[in-house]
Amino acid sequence: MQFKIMTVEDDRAIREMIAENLTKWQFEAFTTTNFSNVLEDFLAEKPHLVLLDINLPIYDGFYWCQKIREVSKVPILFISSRNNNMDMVMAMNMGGDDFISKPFSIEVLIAKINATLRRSYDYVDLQTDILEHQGIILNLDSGTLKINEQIIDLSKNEYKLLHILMKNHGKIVSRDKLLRSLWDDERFVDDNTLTVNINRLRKKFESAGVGHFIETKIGQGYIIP
Amino acid sequence: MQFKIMTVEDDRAIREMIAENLTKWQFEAFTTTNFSNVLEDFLAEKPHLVLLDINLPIYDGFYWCQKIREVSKVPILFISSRNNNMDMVMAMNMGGDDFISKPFSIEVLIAKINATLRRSYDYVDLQTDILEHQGIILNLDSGTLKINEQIIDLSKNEYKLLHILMKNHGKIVSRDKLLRSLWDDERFVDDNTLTVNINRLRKKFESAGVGHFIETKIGQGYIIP
DNA sequence: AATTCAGCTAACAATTTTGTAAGATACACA
DNA sequence: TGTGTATCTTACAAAATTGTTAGCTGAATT
Repeated sequence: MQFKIMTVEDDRAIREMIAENLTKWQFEAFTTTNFSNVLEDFLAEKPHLVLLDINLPIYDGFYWCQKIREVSKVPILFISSRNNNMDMVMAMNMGGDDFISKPFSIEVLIAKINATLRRSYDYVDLQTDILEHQGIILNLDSGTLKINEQIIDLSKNEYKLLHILMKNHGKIVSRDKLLRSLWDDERFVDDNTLTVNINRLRKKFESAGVGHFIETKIGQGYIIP
Repeated sequence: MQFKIMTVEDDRAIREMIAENLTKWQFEAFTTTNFSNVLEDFLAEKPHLVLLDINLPIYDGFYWCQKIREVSKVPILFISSRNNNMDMVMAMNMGGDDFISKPFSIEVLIAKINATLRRSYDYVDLQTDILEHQGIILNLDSGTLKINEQIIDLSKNEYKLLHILMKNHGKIVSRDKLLRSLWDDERFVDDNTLTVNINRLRKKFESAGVGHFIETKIGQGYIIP
């Protein structure tokens, strides 16, 4: 099931960041900047969930929450600029379903959205799980890789390696950790087997036109910067 | 990273339910029922996160939160029996990191725990992603299956099939949907190929001593009830 | 600059995975 | 109950994955 999410947020940078990430996570995202009549856009688009900033020009988020509640039980997730406890209580009393304070990480936002959707709709066909970094999308459902619209099939070893490295992007992952993650302690594999598997993974990236995704840190391990 | 979580909750059923689920989600769980000295157990175990019920015998959750705060900055997630806004504000003022009201879904609890851990510890090595149903655990990271402590390796097709069926447990998934999920439209595969792959998956369950996990609904598809 | 060692690459064989064919069952409906 | 169709099972060959070996490359250290 494809959920449609409406974002009401006046800070353009945040608005665009949210929309971009929602799309990335396979939601249908749309934003409104018609702050004098949010309800109009809501009724026109009928989203499955509303992300509502509290600080808005003209009327505030609480006002629009009330307006929406008059016509719909759609789940509403409030976004607050400051970590204000009164806001949080207010938001909940208003009929808000959850509350997130800026600054927030996209992972937390997505987790909250998924949790709220799961609670509000009886849906079992969960969102596609993905891991994204620099335009490279790892699909956890199918174990495939998407690089500028090309779908690349990964073997199980390749998938496991990339999964670990992408989860830890920005940090060096030691060869030892990778070895222990892919092969049980009991099972003895040659140290070079890891190198070969990294090599195979890199070749797939190269064949898709991506040069240096996985970097070697000699003596330390590998990193996706 | 393996996080240790301490649960302080007087309702035995809830306490055990939480502990069981924490373990399932790869946390190290321990509970205390020493309500006259929660701090003692806290100091002995040094957990990474505390789940603290507000209504407790002898002293309440707020008291223990203060006691813990005197010695530690460990993240504390409050559990409230009633959806009481004052409790929520109080909890936050006390130095609580998050707040969840009963009844809560395990998914939400886990999401909140993960979000809090992510905020509190600079860890990028996220929790293992799993899908669980009736004691059968599908590890999304490694593409393996865990059936009463046995680890069973799945091939890529077997993993994809099981993943879809487990995501949709309780619902019938049509053969057509499975076919389209596993094989691109362009790629023509025999209709029986799906049957064979289901058969192979079932054999792995049987070899682990599980009889009827995937049921056939003739003319409709397959279902994990 | 020479040396050393960590990591890279290519080639090979063993193993596993995969799709298909062919015949066997079992269910649904007349 | 009989018939047709959907699903199951087994066996087989093709294809992909995997671990190892052996030799190569390139960075770090002296």
